[in-house]
Amino acid sequence: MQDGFQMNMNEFLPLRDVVFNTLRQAILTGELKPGERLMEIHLANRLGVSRTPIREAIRKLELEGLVTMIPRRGAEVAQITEKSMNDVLEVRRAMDALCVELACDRITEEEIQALKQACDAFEEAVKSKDVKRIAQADVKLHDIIVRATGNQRLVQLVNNLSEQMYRYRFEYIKDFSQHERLVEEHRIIYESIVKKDKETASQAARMHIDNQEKAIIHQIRVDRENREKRIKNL
Amino acid sequence: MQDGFQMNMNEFLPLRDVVFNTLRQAILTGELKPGERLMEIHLANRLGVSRTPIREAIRKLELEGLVTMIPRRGAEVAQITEKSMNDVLEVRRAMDALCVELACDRITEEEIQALKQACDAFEEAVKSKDVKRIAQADVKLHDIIVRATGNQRLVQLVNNLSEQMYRYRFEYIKDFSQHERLVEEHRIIYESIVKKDKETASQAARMHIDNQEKAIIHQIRVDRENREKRIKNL
DNA sequence: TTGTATTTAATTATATACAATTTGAAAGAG
DNA sequence: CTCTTTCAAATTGTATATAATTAAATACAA
Repeated sequence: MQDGFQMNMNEFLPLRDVVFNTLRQAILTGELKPGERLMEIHLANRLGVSRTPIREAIRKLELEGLVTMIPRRGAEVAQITEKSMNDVLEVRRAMDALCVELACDRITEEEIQALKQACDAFEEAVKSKDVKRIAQADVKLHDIIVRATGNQRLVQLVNNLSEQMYRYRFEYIKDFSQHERLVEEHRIIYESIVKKDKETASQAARMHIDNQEKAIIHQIRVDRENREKRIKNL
Repeated sequence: MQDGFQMNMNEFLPLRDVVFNTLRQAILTGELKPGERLMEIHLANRLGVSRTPIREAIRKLELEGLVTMIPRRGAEVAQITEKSMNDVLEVRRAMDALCVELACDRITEEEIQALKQACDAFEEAVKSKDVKRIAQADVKLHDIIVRATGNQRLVQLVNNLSEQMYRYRFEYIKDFSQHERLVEEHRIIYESIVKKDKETASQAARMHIDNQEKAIIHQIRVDRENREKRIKNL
């Protein structure tokens, strides 16, 4: 944690937004762990700004669901429980189904091309067995579909839900046995969008989430057991 | 606007939350109109607090989608365009369908009783022709269904989406010709949830939004035309 | 030893002060 | 008369100072 997250000062943004992005990233990558306290002075010193932009960033993280506020005690990184992740996934399943259905109606020729490229790129990434690259290719592919809906609000909501999953996604993608399945699912989704076959597309999208759900919930249980063991050994 | 919104200081809450609730309410009731600037000093003077809690409240309203930030210019009440409302309704339709489906699976006996009461209360409210009372009864009824899903995240998201519609909902409920239809739709939803008939329930929920959509979009067009006329006359 | 006050330190909540930027109006040039 | 430039006022962005609250440590009594 010594030389952990730092601010990307290059950006031409208000400090609160830079801080917001920095903290968000640190939470998603697990650099700031669930339950860890976010103390204003420490963060301010560490990032080299005053407390004001820190506080404003925390207010936004709060509504984003990444931190929990305890009155007069400050913010801490939100815990992920099996229940809360189930809630997220349940909503995400419905939204992803909606996304591909809308995409069937509205996707443009250019977006179809981009989607094809993204599918190919994902397949390449899987072959390379580079986990980080796979994750990035996956995000890109989904992003194209979500944006093809032309629905700004939906884009924002799906991004927020994905965020909650990213904290566990790495574990999921590390499971190489699932990679072929992922490639296959992506191909089905791509093809049914091209054919405007909403029914198949939305079924595939739901299945895609179902599979991730199993892996993520499994990982949450493993994490909890490890935590409990650690406490017992003290 | 002279003696408009005021703070409810009785609450035992941080000032930022009191300010947040106050501003939110003022936006939803239309007291603060779309496009109106939210200037920190003015609000601070008006509500009798310093700029800090005002700023923090605005950060939350921003993520909630009720205000738009313009860099170095501050916040203004978010405009509602036909497009943005369509986006909201598209998502809301899918979420409401999800809500009733989950409710079919998970609703408890007590919640079914409460739902029945809420349906009856709504019918009574319609008979009274008291618009405010009708709106409240409607909110209560939907709230029971949404909470019956047992999904916290879904509750939060649906509430946020409803919020966007409240700004236009009054116009909708003022249209007395639609009241019988509303009562009928509520009854269908109630009965299909009791029967655990997901298909019918989700169809009815979608239909319910479709009908509101027509009225709300119509109202948005009327508002825009009025605005354009007013500008022309200057 | 344990439980309870009391004090102290740490931290958040709020207010204020200062800096940077933008906007609009007035002044001046073409 | 119109366009540009400059300047002042208003407003946001950031930093710091003060107040209020909480958590922890210590002292003291049962």
